[in-house]
Amino acid sequence: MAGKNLVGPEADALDLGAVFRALADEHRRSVVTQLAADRSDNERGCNSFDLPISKQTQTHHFRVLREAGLIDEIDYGNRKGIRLRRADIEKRFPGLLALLGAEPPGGAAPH
Amino acid sequence: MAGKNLVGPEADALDLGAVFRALADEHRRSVVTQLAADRSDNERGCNSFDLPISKQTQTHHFRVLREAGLIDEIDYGNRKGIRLRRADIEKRFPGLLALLGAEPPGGAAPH
DNA sequence: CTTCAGGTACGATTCAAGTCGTACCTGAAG
DNA sequence: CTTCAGGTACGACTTGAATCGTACCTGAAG
Repeated sequence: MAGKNLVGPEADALDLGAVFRALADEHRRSVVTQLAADRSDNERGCNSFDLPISKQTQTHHFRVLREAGLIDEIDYGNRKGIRLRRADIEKRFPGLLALLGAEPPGGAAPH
Repeated sequence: MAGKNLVGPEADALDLGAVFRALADEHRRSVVTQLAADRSDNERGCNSFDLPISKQTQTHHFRVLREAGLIDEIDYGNRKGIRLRRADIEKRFPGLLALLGAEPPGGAAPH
């Protein structure tokens, strides 16, 4: 069966503040960067991101990303799919996703 | 006399996380948006932004923007100048400043 | 010198966010 | 049915960020 698509904001309602807030966290930015790097935009399982945090925290981060309008979460009951809302993001904030690749791997300077 | 330029990070050391964190705050985003809207990039006094917050909090926000590498602060002792680091930002994160104008005045949807 | 406005330093407060522990739900496989 | 892994709900803890109050510094104008 298809799975229910948990709802986020409409494309026109994307808020730049919420988007920046979502992308300010390193773990969430890592997720979006990985999603943006795959131009085929395949749905991915949420275990495919190798996040060094607990399940509950991952649930939290994916929810923030969805509520910011950056991803769709597809609920299969005991499993969840993640898909980047590339078209909506590019329509509202063209060039934003390209910025995520501009960061050197491992961050800029050691803090 | 010239005034001392309070130091921020080098252009190559701009950190995307710090930039997103800086722009996540509505007051700081307002400052950068106003600066980005003026293509002449004139130095501005820090009272010219009409921020509805106290002096101390303004000092805090300008410091965050400077440490993120988004602005220069020029110290005249009892007065301070603000200048957008447009060239550095565009070099490192091309298109970022253009995104700030993409938000409808007053925010997207009433929360 | 004194006065005064612009700005900073430091501390306190308040609130949001990231994290995890415990318990529970969901669907698939035995 | 039971078992089990993936995921969520709720609460608690902790840290960081935004804000302001008080006090102090800086330079210009009397």
